[in-house]
Amino acid sequence: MSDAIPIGVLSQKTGVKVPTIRYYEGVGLMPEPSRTEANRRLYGAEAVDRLRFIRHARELGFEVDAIRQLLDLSDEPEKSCKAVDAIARHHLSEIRSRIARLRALEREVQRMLAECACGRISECRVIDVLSHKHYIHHDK
Amino acid sequence: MSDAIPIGVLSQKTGVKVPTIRYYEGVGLMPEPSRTEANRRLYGAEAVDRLRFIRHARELGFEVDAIRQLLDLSDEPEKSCKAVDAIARHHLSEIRSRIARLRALEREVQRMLAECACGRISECRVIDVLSHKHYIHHDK
DNA sequence: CGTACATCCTCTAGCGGCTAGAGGAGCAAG
DNA sequence: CTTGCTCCTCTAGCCGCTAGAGGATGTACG
Repeated sequence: MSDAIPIGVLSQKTGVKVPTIRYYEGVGLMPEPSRTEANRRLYGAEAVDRLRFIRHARELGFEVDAIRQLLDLSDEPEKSCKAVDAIARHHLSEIRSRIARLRALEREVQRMLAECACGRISECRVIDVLSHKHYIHHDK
Repeated sequence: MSDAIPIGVLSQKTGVKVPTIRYYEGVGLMPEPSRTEANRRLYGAEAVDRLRFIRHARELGFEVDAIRQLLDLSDEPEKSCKAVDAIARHHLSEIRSRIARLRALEREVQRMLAECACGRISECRVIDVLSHKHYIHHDK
């Protein structure tokens, strides 16, 4: 097994920056790798897979804590994947509520802008709305 | 002018928590107020207006830096409100790109979930996608 | 063999926008 | 006078990194 690679190569193979890899190690997403005599990290092929998994999950917006759980679950292939499903479903509903919130903001900012005739600041609807905010929508 | 109020009352009137008011002072959104002999902050009516303005803008998702600019602009009522408009428009496009990004995530997570037959983890599509991620959409 | 430059190491601090808590002073009511 | 509230300042923590200091090691070339 001469597949031992240093952190820089792992970084290139996975698209995860070197300090980020070390950060993941610090927060327990990546296990502590073996070291050379000169104290440099040496990774094997499993590290590449694991780190790619982490990157994909991060790209999909999963939090570090959720990823930890997903990684733990993926180490038990015989178990039911209900727990995995639950994590993903929870994440999906988080995404949806963030979208809903942003859409409410979008509507309000858009309305504010639409009403502004763009004359002087003293007549500006944007400033006016921010000053007085007659209508307030609170989602949830 | 016996309208001088302490920070707790200002907090109640505006719905902004006391530490947050002090934070806003620290980052220059709120000016340093006068003090009592015992070194306690004393606010006037302008502070209430200004803090409400800040709260409304924060509720609409404006960043502290943008709010600083909006506040500066609102102090010059004779000027054109084009700059105000530009800030709001920029913010709107930020909101929209965040929505777009989240919707892309929503679609991917949703698809992942839809494909999972929810059997064993070894066959789980969620874990599989995260491990291999065949399809990658990068929106800008 | 030296020397330049890349890569690695650890450690600390910063981003935004707060929030929480320590540890203390002051003030109003019973 | 003591209880309990508000207020003060200061520091540290949240998330998920990112940047930089300051140093050791590795590699390539003359």
